Amino acid sequence: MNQQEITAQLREWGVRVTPQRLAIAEAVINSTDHPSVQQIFERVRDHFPSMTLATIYSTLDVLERSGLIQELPFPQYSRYESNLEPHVNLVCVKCGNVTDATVGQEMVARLKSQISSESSFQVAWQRVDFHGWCSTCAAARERENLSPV
Amino acid sequence: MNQQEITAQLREWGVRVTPQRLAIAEAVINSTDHPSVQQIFERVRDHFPSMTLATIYSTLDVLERSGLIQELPFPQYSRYESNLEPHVNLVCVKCGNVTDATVGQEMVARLKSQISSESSFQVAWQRVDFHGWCSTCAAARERENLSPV
DNA sequence: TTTACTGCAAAGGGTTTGCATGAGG
DNA sequence: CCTCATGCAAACCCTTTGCAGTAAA
Repeated sequence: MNQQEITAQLREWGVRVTPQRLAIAEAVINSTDHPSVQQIFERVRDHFPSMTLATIYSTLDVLERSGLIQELPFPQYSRYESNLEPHVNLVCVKCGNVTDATVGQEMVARLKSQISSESSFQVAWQRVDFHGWCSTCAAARERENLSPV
Repeated sequence: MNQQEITAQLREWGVRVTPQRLAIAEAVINSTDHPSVQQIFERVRDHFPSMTLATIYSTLDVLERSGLIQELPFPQYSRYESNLEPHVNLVCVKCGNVTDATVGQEMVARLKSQISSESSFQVAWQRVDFHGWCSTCAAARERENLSPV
């Protein structure tokens, strides 16, 4: 998603398009690592040294209500998601990294259809997280088990 | 799950079994509404008037590490889940109620199998939330749309 | 008896709010 | 030009921590 599309989406919701908002939106939308508020802050600070966290929070709120991103609450702080299509997030319990799974999209979409058709709940959006060990941390754990200290 | 099973599970993890812990565990496990810390506090306070939130937080931490419950972070505060089997949570964006869906368990289980077999991620547990309007709030919204103020 | 838990109070830290200045439309 | 957004600081509130007394095993 480029600046023009983001601008159009924001205008549609009647909110002003500022350079700060565009920078924050791009930082989230053009990322795949589900960044936290702090991470977004650090990535935008280069271009806007005077920006504060209050602007980040305010803008993320606008972006969510404009349908561009979704907040993903985690125990310590929230992360932000730009992939609103049905998919699976893989959350590593060791390193904390969050990635989109490359498989499972179709089944999540079918699950969404099932909930919509077989229950009286009107689905708007979904969050599917699988928690466990990413390949890197799983390999490290394997080594520790083979050669304990 | 009754007190004896909870006691056995806690002993297995080498933690002491106190009346407070049993009461908190039962308040979460024998509930279906995914209670918050405050709600658990209110439900246990009748039997333990001197209990403080610190004990609730400490005990929920123990229960989670003992594999009895799971924390579900939400934007304002966490809720707690006792159904660790693959299933779908329905989160109402209007009233905030969280319920377990009566359908979709099998598909979540199949999704879990797919992730385990077709990716290098080692799944430990999952959280599947569908956000939208529960039947009550959907009906209310329908009425508002038909007869706007 | 030993060790860990409870209860109380204070601190911590991510998030929100109020307000004056400044910029978008 | 009017309204809304930004930036700064302070407040908020959920959660965590430290410690003395107390109960589990």
